[in-house]
Amino acid sequence: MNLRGTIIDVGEVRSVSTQHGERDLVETTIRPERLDGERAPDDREITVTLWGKWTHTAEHAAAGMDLLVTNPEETEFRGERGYATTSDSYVVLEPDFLVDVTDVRSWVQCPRMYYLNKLSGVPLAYPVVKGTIVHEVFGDLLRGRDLDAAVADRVEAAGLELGLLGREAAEVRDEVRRNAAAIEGWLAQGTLTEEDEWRSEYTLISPTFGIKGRADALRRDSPVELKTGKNTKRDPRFHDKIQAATYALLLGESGDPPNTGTLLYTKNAALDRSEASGDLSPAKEFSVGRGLLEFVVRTRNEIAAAEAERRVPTGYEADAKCEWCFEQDTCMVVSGRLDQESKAGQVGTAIPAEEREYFEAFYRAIEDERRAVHAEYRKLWEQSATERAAADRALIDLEPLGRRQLPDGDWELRAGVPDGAVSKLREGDVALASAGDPIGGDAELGRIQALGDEAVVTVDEPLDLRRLDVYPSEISVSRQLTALHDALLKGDSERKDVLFGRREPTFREVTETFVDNNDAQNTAVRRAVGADDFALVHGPPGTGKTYTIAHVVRALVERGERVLLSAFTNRAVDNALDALRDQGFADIARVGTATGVREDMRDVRLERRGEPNDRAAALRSSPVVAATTATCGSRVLREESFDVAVVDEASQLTEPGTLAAINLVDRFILVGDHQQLPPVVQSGDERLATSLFERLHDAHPEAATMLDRQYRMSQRIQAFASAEFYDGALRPATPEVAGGTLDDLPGVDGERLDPELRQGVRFVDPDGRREGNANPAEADRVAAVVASFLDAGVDPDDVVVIAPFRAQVAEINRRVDVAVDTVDRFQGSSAEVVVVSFVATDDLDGPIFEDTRRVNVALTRAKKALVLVGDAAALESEPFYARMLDWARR
DNA sequence: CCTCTGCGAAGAGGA
Repeated sequence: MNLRGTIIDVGEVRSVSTQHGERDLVETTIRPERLDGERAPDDREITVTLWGKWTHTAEHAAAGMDLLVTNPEETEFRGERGYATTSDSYVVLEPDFLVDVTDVRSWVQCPRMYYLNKLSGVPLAYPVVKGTIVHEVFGDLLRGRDLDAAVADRVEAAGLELGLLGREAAEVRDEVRRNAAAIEGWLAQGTLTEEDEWRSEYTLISPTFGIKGRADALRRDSPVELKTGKNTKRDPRFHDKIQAATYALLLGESGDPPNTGTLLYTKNAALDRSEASGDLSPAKEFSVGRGLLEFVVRTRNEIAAAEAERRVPTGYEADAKCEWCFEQDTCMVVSGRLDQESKAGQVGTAIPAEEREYFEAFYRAIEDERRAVHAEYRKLWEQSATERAAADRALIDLEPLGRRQLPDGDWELRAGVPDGAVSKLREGDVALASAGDPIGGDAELGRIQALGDEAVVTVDEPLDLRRLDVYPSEISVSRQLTALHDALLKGDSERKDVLFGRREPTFREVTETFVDNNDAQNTAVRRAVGADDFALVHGPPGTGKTYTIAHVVRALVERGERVLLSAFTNRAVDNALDALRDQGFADIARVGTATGVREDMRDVRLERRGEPNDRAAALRSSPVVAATTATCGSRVLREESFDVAVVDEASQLTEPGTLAAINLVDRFILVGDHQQLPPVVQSGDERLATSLFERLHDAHPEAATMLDRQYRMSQRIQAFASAEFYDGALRPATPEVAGGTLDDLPGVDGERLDPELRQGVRFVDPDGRREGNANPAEADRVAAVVASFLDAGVDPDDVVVIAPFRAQVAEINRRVDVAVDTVDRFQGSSAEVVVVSFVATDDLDGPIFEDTRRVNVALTRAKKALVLVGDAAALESEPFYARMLDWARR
């Protein structure tokens, strides 16, 4: 049994005499979540006594933090019931904060190193890349692959990085082989090779201890950690031991933890006798006792407490010696730039106060987003009991259909998907595959290769595939943080002057004509080409943003500039490339994962696998490199530089997200529309939810060009959006666009269409009832409206239904055979006929209706016909929606 | 009360 609650008060450490002698204790008061298996009343407070070394955790605890005690004992003191730790107890602070195993390791080395790693990331460096390759080969050997084949394959797969680092494949293969030979030799020792005793790359997530990580391998259920460096001491390094011990702790979450751990220092075997004295055996086994595990938990608690209080470590917390530390320079620079106290000292001058304020506000906001990701992890275990609730972020009740081992040693699992199962999971996603329990049971991380009636997943180790869960990732959060670091601490001051409003952006005059039939587009290209600092292109729906982007990129390349083409989503990056190719330009390197890049762009995708020099040249010689902003923050692209960045969907990007791209360039062009949907921010932070595009647009309207001619909507359809969102400035580009009707579509007979639906814009009130986030009666009416369009000869591919909630999307999907999606997912697309279902009845309470930009997106998807289906009374209750009804009923 | 795209899956090392 575990006791868990929110801390109300933490007492002082005191020493008392017990039958075991003098012992320390701290009394804490908590508000328990549950007592005797029941939910505890909100005003119930109890005392929890933390004994012995757990007073260390108490010293880091503060009111407001969550506290968890495993196996407590019940106590009674003056009639008051309380709890205390026992010799079987662990005390966990802020268990919802998921600490990485490697974070425990670096914190033990020096808490400041933990902070620096998070802030500035691990750079592209040869020892790191080589280390990764050796680990992959280790996994291959455990899965029975031939050494030489594995080495050749893994080195080839890392071609791009090795090339960027100026390494030759043969040299790397030799070095990796020497390291791997040590592993092979060790594996070959007698009984150790029995297959069942080994597992490679094991993902562990602990709800109890608030720790997650991935063990290199398990041998007889005991963790084995591989290190590519050398260590000729008899004992493993302390922080390496801590890393392995943390895996041991996680393995003991259910049942007994293993009592040994092993560290494999592969470079030892590669060393010459003359190079080193001491213990050259690569494998070092050590015992994992209760005391070590408690130390791990106490350390983890220090991290969680520091994160909860947002304390910045100084380095004084550790007794590590700064003069031996590899991060000493970074440490001093960060301290100097941010005016932080640190044991290593400061160098350089501090950034201005306003920049520090900016840094701190965004640092905090990004860390809040990290907590939102942690909340996603929590759903893995909190919802596994209530399987219905898990339905949308997991596929359950899969029917295992078989497995086979692939040539590279991975396993391919197949399972039948139950009829009608819906989830967020999509092909190409990384997901947690399990036999039913994603936590604690048989579970493996894998990639979804195919998802239809059958799910196909590739994983490291085989299992019966019965369930697939969304696997949350902190990568995008981490990359925003490093982008923030790079922009403020490393970015040049001229750039920061314009970002912080200390200087106006300047432009060179360009008189060349780039687009001869659209003045705004032509001006936008001229301003983009002539920008010394940045330019903004404001592109309302249907105004030819992508086309304009292609012109901008071409014009820049013709001037000899190297261009980084980026956007928030893969889809927008590929659309821009499509337009660029349409204009006859194809010298492109598209950087991104194979599953992220659209099929027809794969031919220009930069393959990382290959001969190192060749791969590096492929990236560096490309005049145009295209990638999502998230990928711009990756280790490889962070090392590259360009003249200009052109960033699409910039209004959907957080500021740090935009920084990831513009950090790599001298000048930048942001393209977007702040009247459409803003960045998705789970924590709801205002500053994070405002894009850099919008902030710069407000601060420097003169740097923006609005594309004012739209090629999509009929006059009737665009009128409301133009008046409400674009000051009436948005107009149809041609008379044909303005007067577009369904009769223009081939095969459509206007006569057969319900006269009411010929209006271009219609409002229909089905008098439905909202039930949760769906409205079945409204869904019926939507289906009827869709049917009349189809009866009139409209191609089903030309009809789209949009609803605010996924629940209503599912409801409508059951009734029609046309595309149905949420507003948010349909941004960026359009269709001849659009039917919008508003769902709400009675009133419009709820965040989804508050942001009218969502309505702008919904209404501006339609080209020739738009039907609004909703409850008149509810819609009339808000002035904005009332104006919308007036327009629709006209 | 909601919307939801990214991400080499994490972690890889220097002495």
